[in-house]
Amino acid sequence: MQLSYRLPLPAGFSLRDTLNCGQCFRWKEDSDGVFSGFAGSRKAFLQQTEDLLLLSDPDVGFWQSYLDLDEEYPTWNDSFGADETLRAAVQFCGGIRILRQEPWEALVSFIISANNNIPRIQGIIQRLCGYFGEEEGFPSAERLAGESVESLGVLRAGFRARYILDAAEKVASGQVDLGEIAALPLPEAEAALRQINGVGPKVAQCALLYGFHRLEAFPVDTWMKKVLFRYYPEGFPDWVSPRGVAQQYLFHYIRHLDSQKEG
DNA sequence: AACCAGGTTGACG
DNA sequence: CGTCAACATGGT
Repeated sequence: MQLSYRLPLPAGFSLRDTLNCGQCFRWKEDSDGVFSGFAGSRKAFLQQTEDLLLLSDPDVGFWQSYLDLDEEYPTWNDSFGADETLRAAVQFCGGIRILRQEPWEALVSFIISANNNIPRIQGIIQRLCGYFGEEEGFPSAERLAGESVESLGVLRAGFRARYILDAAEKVASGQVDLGEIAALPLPEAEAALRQINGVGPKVAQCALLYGFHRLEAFPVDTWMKKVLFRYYPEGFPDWVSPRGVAQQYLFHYIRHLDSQKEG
């Protein structure tokens, strides 16, 4: 593995927080701070040194987009500062960027996330790619649509196996058209995704935020419920935008606070 | 041994 | 409309 290529990074960006904040499940960090993993079916090694990204893949343009380096996070982060809790979250992890993951991969990943924990989600996805993907890439809907609940048993995904299969069948058949969903207003996009068994409001919002880069999508999971109950009893402020980015900061922040045992 | 994990479903009031 | 157990699996 050689990190022969480089990409200049905007101030404040954090590769570690971006890849470890729970929005993706296929990156692993070794003891030297080198991340190895996949974006879709593209494998790479990444490492951040100050304001530079070192990478093993010559297609730096792809990674510039994947890591969302061209968006206006510094401006957004400043605006978030008007809220006390968000200001603390930005201070803690304002270097996170919302990855431009593939819609299908994000959809399946968050179907798997339901009532599950992150280490096990990672394991199931690893097996999914290892058993059914080409070169360990993420398997297509068409590929998975040819499987059965029984043959998906190797994933040890539990009750989610039939959800994965249902998603594969509906996407492969075109009943759920991911390309079409990308252009729909948020509520209609959510409704379209929820035709799939195992896709409720939270999973749909995750797919839209992480897979379709819809930065106004706002997934509310157990952690975000905690945040909303504790810091926003009057409701989450309407002026916050993009809400999905704020959500990601708050999610990572509250998990950190919880791991500190106090707060 | 219970309880929990980036929820969703179907049943029941 | 709201509540609630069940759902597979693996880790405390």
